[in-house]
Amino acid sequence: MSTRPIAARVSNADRNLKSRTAILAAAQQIMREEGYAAVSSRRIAAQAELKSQLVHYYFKTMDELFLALFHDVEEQFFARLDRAAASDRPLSALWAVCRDVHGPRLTKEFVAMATHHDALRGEIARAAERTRSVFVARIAHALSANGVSQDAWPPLALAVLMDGAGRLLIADHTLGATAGHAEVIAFIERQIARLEGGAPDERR
Amino acid sequence: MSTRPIAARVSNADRNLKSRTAILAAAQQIMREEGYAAVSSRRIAAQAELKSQLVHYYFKTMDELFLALFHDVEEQFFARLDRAAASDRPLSALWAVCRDVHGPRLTKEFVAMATHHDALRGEIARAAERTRSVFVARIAHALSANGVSQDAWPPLALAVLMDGAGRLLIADHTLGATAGHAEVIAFIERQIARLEGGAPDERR
DNA sequence: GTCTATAGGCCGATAGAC
DNA sequence: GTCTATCGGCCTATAGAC
Repeated sequence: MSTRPIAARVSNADRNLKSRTAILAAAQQIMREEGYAAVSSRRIAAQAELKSQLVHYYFKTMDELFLALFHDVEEQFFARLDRAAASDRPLSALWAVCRDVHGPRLTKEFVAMATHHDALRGEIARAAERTRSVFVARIAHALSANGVSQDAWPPLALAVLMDGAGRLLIADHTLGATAGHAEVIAFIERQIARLEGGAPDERR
Repeated sequence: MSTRPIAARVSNADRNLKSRTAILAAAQQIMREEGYAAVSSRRIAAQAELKSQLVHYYFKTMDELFLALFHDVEEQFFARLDRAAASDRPLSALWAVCRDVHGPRLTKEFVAMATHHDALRGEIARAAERTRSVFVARIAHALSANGVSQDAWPPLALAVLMDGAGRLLIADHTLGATAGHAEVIAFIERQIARLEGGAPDERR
């Protein structure tokens, strides 16, 4: 028998994390497949095979649940982003993150929610700025390593172009419109290769 | 008194277009301010100061209403886009359309809906492709007028970069994050000026 | 074309037993 | 921590009077 004080063992670790995790996983799946409007305590319960009241036990309000879900997703995303930024070819790796179809589908829902959901808006803005700064740092580094003028090619602008293009391609893909994608991807990857592939030639 | 056959005057023009218009206008405003999930027949009725049942008179189902609203918005958008494409400096004008804060807020909601709303998805995909083709045509024209290689700078890729950047800037703006925007905008407008404004001195 | 009335459903959230 | 029971609210949609 443990000699630790009961309070320490019980505080909030007494919670059945399996249920909490199942609730968040179910919420994420519903949001991904049917949009944020479809996420309700009852739908979550059905998905996770538990009672809807349990959702309210773990999350006092639905707003609280959405915030918790966002933090969950955010954490995974930044772990991935930081891994990409630390790779041998950070621009290629970051571009791969941009192009991944799974992340942004949720992001899109959260951004749509943010318009009219104050608490979420602040969190998302913070995450967006942090993401941007990771891109800017790696792009700036790649540019200076290749002797490219940052006045002519501001890293911030390139970061926005890269991220924006990625999101747009994914939005198209979701809609079922993939015409011309290969051409666009080839163009962007050609620019990245110039910076990372080792050929330090001037652009344009 | 008109001599036209009654049927022609009555067919479906007998409808009180004022109510129909008011319903769509109210729906648009709610969608803009509170997201698609907030658009209900009752909320529309309250906003437009009429009875919720009237909404069902004009639109048999809510899906039908959303489709009608999309077509409405789409029509206005393309009128504007075509006007921009026909202007003296089409790239500048198209970029202004990209940067406009009002259009995309609705677009974002529709795109979010599209994920799980089949009928809407097809319509939005069609509109997205049409938009893209307008951009590509003007960019290709500007490039060839300036003797820029379309192999090195594929119009399709530039269209995606331009549109994507515009949407991302607006998304940021909605979130309240505008840091660095001026720099990004300056960069993009510098590229456009090279193609349209001519060199520093040349002003066509 | 607009109204009243109403059916039938899913929602968030709470109270209280165990 | 999980359950049963339940309240009050907003939703889509229809029927039928005028």
